[in-house]
Amino acid sequence: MVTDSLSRKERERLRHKDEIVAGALKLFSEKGFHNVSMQEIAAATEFATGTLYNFFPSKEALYSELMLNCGRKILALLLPILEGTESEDQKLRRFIEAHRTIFTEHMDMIRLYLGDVNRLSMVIAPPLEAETERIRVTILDRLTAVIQSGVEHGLFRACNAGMVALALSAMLESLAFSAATYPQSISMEQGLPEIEALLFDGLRRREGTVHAE
Amino acid sequence: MVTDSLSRKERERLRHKDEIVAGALKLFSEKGFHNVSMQEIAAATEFATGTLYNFFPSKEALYSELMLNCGRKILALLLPILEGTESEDQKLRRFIEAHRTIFTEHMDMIRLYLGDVNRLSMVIAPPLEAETERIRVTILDRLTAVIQSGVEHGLFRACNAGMVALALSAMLESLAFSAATYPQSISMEQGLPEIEALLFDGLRRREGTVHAE
Amino acid sequence: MVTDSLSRKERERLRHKDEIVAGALKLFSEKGFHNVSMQEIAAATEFATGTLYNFFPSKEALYSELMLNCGRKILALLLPILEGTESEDQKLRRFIEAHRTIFTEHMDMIRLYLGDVNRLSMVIAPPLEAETERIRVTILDRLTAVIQSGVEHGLFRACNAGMVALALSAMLESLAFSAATYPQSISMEQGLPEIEALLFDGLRRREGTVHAE
Amino acid sequence: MVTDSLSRKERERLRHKDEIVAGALKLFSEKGFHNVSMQEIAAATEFATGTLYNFFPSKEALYSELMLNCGRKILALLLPILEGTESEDQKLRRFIEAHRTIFTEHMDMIRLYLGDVNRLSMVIAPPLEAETERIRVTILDRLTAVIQSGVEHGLFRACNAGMVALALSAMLESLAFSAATYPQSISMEQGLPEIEALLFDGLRRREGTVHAE
DNA sequence: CATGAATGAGACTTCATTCAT
DNA sequence: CATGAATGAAGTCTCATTCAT
Repeated sequence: MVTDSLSRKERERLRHKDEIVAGALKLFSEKGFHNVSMQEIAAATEFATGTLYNFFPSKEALYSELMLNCGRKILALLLPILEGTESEDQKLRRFIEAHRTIFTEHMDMIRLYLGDVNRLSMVIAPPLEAETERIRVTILDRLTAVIQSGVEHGLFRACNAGMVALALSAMLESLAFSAATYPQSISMEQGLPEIEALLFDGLRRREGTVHAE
Repeated sequence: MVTDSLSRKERERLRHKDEIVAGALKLFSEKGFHNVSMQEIAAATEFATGTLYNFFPSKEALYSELMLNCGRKILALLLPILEGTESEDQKLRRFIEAHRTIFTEHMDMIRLYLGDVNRLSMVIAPPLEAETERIRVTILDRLTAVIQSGVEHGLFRACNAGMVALALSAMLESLAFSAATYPQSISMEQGLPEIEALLFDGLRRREGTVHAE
Repeated sequence: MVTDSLSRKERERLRHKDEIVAGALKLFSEKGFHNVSMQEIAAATEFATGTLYNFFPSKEALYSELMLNCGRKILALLLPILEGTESEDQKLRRFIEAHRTIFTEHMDMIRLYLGDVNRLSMVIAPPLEAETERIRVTILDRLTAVIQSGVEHGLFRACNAGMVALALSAMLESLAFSAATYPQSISMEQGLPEIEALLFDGLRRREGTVHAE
Repeated sequence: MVTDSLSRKERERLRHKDEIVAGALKLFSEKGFHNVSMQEIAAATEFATGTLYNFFPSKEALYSELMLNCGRKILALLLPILEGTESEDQKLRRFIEAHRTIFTEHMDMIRLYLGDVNRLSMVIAPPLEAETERIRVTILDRLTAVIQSGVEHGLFRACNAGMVALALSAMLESLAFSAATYPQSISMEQGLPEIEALLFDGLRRREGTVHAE
């Protein structure tokens, strides 16, 4: 009984926090950090301004937690793929493929995560930002390791694995962001196969291949 | 004489405007649009606040003109490469190579152009933004045309040229941005050859290769 | 039984109120009225915010009651001394001496009472404040009466008794406040004898002494 | 000409700053730091809110500068008196007398300086506060030195000079504050002679005087 | 009575913009 | 055109107070 009663309040509080997070995510992803005011978020979530501060100590903390959430979800989706026991090319294929799901189910997250990454770090205090950055680095490192491993196993040609990982990430992120921003002219459906093709043909071992300069 | 006198004033005016533009570019590229105040720009350029408004009707207009300048310079650098009479693969090679120069000589421009592109369009009224966007689209379209043409001439395998163009842009921009942000761990020198390899091997005609679409 | 039960509840209620008063006294005396929030008091006393309002209708009421408590305790200590049947100089000696006890046992009270006296009256509505002020006036009046009486009995020289009372109060309060604030450089031990000396030598009847008045 | 022109702007700016200082002094001395808002000061001085911040970086800085001004003026008035070559008793007499002038001419200053001293130090950042405190200490030290010197020259009885100085300050400040707060019942005219009498009779050398503890 | 989440008025502060000189 | 003080709307955040449980 007591447990139930306590739990109800707890649950309600969590629900409210989720509502705030959801509303803030939507607004931030649409308009960017500086173009959304706390009052706007309060209005959108139908809470009072002060209520937001019962959940988050500052606007930046709210934003940071949002970013961190997004990063963690993405990490939870992508990392297992890169860490399994499959062959390296299979991992990369599934890694690319996973972006379709991410995109379909978390468009706001993508717009937030990809849109402001690299931009607000300068502004927002590093406490949580650091962890968001670490997530990006983690994925990139894992990706690099997979590619490097593929090279060593003779699946891929010799290459600078870090640069290829960066390139792959860039293609995927850019595609996702473009598809989220211009949904009518750009779609994941069209883009993912091309990225896959570029990657795998670009990494294929070839005898006598010459890359000028 | 009179002409000279007027001309001197004109020149002086232009020089002042250039100084403002240069100072603003530096600040905006370092800190982002919302974290730079007109007072800050005025102080950095050693003009009075009001003077800025003799050259630009608003902060957004100043920012937009900056973006437009950057875009135009980049356009002036890249478009000729894509429009010459060389072979398509040669064009792409020189297109990629051109990014080394752009990066070396215009790091501020890159940080400004790549950092806020896609992000502030939502905020700033479209008047000049539209043109900046048009520049991006122009390059992407030209790039697409070159690739498509390469496909038709049998230089490249069949592909969705638009997606490949987007992927190439993404890789180049991401590399430039990363190199500008983390100059100690990422360099254009390492990245450009890999991008080139991915692109050309990825576009190489191969028998038996199966890509969906 | 019923009486017992009610009584227990009553006692509990009083105990709770005392806990709140004690916590608030500590905080207010340390940080001042405006720098302590009701949330802070609630946290310090381990009650909920709303509970405070079951005992006090407002923050100001809580503060006022605190002040009143302090005033009443001080009054209960000082007034009997001034109202006995001893000689006037003996009364004053014991009055001065009493401050040692007050200081030793009620440092928080002193900091609260002396620190904000004269300062917050302007802010807080007069209802209870008036009574606090009346306490000060009561003591000052009694003190004045004792001194005046001493003059009339030939113990002290002719003087403006009210002014002397004010001066004595000022010396004692200032000493207490200084000793509370800078305990390492100022102590009651050093100060009280000097105050006593100033007072009694200053009030001694002397022939040939000329004081305007 | 140029000098004149520049000077006019400078003078105007100084005049504006003085107006703000004057308005703020009045309000702060009447209502205390926390009960005056910047908007209130702006309204009282007929400036816009933001204008205040062109002169003072924060409310606390404004308040601190006010306190510092008051302290410096008081210091400039009192220190010379204590540092001359006159006899010690003459110095003390003139020191006491000087408070009449201070009171008459700077009532707001007194209310501000004496009212919040010891109270806001806890709140306001020490930068300028430290200097205000130093002013108080300087006066007290000088006063102590004069009394001590008087003792050594045989003008005063042996005593704890620091405690006597504190007592004298307390009497004077309390009188000034009371006279400022209750001008109808307490006046400097009545009080100063009594303070003087207490001090000088209290410091008079007496053979065989015994101060009971 | 106890709880503590919610409230929202109000405080401090910033900064794009104007305008008299 | 240059100046820069003045403006005031708008933003972030605090906190006394309420009320449903």
